Amino acid sequence: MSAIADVARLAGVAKATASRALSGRGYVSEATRLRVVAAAREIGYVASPNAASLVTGRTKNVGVIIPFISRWFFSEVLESLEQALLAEGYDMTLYNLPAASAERDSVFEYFLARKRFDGVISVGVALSEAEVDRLHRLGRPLIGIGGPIRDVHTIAIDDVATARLATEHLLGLGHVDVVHVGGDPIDEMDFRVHSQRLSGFYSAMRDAGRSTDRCFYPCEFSMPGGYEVGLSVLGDPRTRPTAIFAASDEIAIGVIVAARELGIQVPAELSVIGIDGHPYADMFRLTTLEQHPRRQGHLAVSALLTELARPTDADARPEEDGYLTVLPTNLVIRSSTSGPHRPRR
Amino acid sequence: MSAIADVARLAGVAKATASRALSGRGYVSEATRLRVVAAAREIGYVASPNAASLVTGRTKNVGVIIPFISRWFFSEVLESLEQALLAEGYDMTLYNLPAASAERDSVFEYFLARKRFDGVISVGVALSEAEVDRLHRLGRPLIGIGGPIRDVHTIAIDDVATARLATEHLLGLGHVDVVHVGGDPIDEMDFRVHSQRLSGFYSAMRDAGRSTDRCFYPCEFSMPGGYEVGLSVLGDPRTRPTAIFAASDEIAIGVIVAARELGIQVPAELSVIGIDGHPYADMFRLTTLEQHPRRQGHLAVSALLTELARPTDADARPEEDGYLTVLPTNLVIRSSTSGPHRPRR
DNA sequence: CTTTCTGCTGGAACCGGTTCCAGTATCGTC
DNA sequence: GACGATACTGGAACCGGTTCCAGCAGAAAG
Repeated sequence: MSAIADVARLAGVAKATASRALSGRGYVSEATRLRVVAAAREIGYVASPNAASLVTGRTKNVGVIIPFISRWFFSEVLESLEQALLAEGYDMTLYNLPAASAERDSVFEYFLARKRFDGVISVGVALSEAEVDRLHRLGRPLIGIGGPIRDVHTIAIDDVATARLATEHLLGLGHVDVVHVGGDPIDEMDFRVHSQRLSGFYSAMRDAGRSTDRCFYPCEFSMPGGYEVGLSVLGDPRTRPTAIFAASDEIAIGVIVAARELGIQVPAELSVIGIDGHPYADMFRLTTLEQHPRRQGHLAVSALLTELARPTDADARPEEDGYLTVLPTNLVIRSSTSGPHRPRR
Repeated sequence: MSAIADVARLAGVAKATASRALSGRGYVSEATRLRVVAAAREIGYVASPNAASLVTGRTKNVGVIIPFISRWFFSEVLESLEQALLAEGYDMTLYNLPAASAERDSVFEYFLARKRFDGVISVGVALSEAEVDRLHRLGRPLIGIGGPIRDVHTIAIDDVATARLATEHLLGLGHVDVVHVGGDPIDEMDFRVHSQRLSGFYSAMRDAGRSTDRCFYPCEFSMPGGYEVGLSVLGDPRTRPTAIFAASDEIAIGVIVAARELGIQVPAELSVIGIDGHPYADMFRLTTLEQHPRRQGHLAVSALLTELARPTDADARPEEDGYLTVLPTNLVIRSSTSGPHRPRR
């Protein structure tokens, strides 16, 4: 284990000088700098980050808390976060936050309390008031992705508006019996995603003068979830809707698979639209509103770096503005949507 | 920032005593222990892990290197690793290792060299000889998942045997024209997964006396990949096989979707089998060989903990045995496979 | 020729814990 | 009553860096 003292000895300088030479802070003559660097290379010296962060207080590490890893949106965000942080010399500690449980508490009380990071990025976690307080008390910059957190700069899409857009696309094609299949607001998995997409749907329907009775079917937020509900919603030809707005592409694809199994032509007999921009969308020719998780990840990292560069906490934040960065979604029309072909009563 | 010195002062003891009381190592009377704990709680003391690991050398952190995050197998493993580590009081630093590139080198030279972890788990990474050396030189325990690494305890399934089993299932049903759709061994993504599953297939075919000409179709290792190849392999009725062994469930599902679009009945006209135990398998009624990524993750963690508990590195390892833990896969028969119903020439 | 500034270097303190070692009190044993 | 073992406590060294401060050149300014 070579320490900086060894490097200093080999280079014939003091520890202080060696430290300055290697970190690049403070005065060091070019000649000695080269000597120190050479010595360091010779013995394969790598600075101990523990010792450094003990005195500087910065760890070059970012904590990420996230409720799921294996779902598309989350794994995409995670990958982009990791890339962006790596490029900036930060490594990433991952905290997979389960629903309310002893493990969840331990993340807050034990792991996060250790403060082994310079900042935290919270991805789509539904935080309780107490949890938000705890995060703030850590005294570290905090950035959110996927839904607003009190007093935290958050990167997100506008779920209400996006759901509204999706619904309006179907209504604009002339559909009357439009149905929404999505996550149940009761067991809100992360943010207000379920309820917000639902409310965007409802408001678009109301604005178009449509009834909102019996047109929401909750399902598990996955492809099998959409499939299952799809089978039951589409099973009865008499009550079958002509268009379905699914809260996610995976749900939408589940619905399409169900429709195909039931012999229902998409889009001739049924239009389906989703939200996400999932890589499978193309293969199922799914019309969707693309959000861009990787872009959200990159933005979150640069927002965090900005906060980290801010000289002191006491420094007034720039006018509370820019606190919610809303990213646009874009409509990609494929052939899962068209006007209703069946005559309606 | 409350330090242990503050706790000691408040409890009226020395730093040393406070440390012993809180860590539970060494003699402390019950009375003072309680006093110290109370004092610590009062001022909300949390030990600085940096300071602790500076002197003890252990970080209570485990590094995980992984080539993908968003693919099913990897995200499942990751989730299980995180859970298991958390339960043991370890947090997890994630290094998403891209294919050979400057970023990849930086992970080894910069991030891993910092040694901010007690051990490393490598998940399905194809490591070069030089990289394996570098990992060993870190002087930290190393566990592999998904493929053998030189001198490293690895948890894996037997890809050759599993592929053989899948193929034999199809052959056993009486299929003659059996085809394998899988990853291209040329751009091996992680371990020898592609080539091993291919060779298991070939050997089963040869053992059954079947020709192995023109019966392997490489594709991207994903559902769209399987779909695309499925369309082309199944497109021509004259050359269409009666059974397909797909290297993964996602590929298999892609093939099934392609078959359905082409109006080919599964399993009446085409049997399909996959490998994985993907959550979508049920909904597509896919026969598959289940591997259990979560179990692999848990085993890797306990193997790592065992290594960490080993007193010294100099200590002889237990006879090199148990160095490869091979996990069984189990056949789950659903209705994507059956005997060939079409008369054969 | 002094004074001041700038560039550079080394000694020492410090970050916040852990652990070694010495010292004391209590207890059981011969 | 002497002795050793056992339970407990505090002082001090230490882990491996960073940073403050003082000191000392040599150059520029007065």
